[in-house]
Amino acid sequence: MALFLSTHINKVDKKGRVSVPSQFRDQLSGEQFSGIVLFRSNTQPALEGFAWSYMQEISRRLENFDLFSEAQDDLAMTVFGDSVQLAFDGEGRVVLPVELMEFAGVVEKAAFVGLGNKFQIWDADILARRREDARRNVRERGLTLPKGDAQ
Amino acid sequence: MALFLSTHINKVDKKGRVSVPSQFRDQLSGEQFSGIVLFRSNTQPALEGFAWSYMQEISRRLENFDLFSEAQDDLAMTVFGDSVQLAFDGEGRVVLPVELMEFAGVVEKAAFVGLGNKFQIWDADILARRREDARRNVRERGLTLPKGDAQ
DNA sequence: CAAAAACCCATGCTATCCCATAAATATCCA
DNA sequence: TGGATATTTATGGGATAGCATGGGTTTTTG
Repeated sequence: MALFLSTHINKVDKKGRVSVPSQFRDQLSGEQFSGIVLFRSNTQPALEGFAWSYMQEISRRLENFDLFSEAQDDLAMTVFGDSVQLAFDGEGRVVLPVELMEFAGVVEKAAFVGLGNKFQIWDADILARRREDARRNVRERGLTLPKGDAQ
Repeated sequence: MALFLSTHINKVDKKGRVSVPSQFRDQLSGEQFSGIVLFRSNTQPALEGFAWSYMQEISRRLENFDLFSEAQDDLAMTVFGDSVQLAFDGEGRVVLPVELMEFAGVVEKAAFVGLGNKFQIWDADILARRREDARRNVRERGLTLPKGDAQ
């Protein structure tokens, strides 16, 4: 199982290519499909990234729904129909489709954020501001983690 | 097992031919039958697309019904009786039968939507609306995948 | 024999491949 | 340990192959 950690910022060239961080690529080395799967985040201006095998796992879970059921179709349509698979080139890059770049507001620098078994791609500037806001909120409101809470 | 991802929009020429997306063809490369199986959706103005081998899985699932039951006969009738197998030509295209094109309202642009182990073919314009519905359904009904969420 | 289906070839576009360079990191050896 | 050398990354750009598309020609088949 892949484990994505840390944040890496890489440049997007004029062809829309961007290097996937080598640490991430190492995590994906055993995959049948040499590349990544992306789709739009439902909650943030960012892209969600997965390993091909993770999509197989999701597909397997969908098998638990009745074939042709409305629930299965709705889920599959939003999860699979909205995704894109991007293969690595010889140098470990992928080309980001323009629609996805626009969705996430990616201009020049793409930030790869490791989140365990998935990762996110942000525009580097947007992410920096987002993090600043989060920090300020925590400070100003004195947010802390309740003891004993898993969250 | 084939895994169909993403949405590809291809043009239908005046002979009724349309290119099956190469990513989909790759998923079908191991099949005995070099082509796809199509039939009308029971619930939507769309065509259901499968790999030849997956029809066996559908057959297996039909076994769960009582033999000779009305429900089994009805399903078998709409799935197997209504299905067509379309072979690829040398360029990876299939010819969409006019009845199926009319059923799905396909005019000029056919949208191939990957849904995991199956895919659907929509008229590109109609699909845009359907996608809105699917998103809303997932959101309002709080649909998630069993044992952990894909998000 | 006629209509339709399958087959074959041509083309523009785009994605992919391939090579080159620079920067960063790692490795080696005195 | 420090400095020199090798290796891996990230990046850039030109060449190439594959894909989607179109149209013609042959081969079925009713």
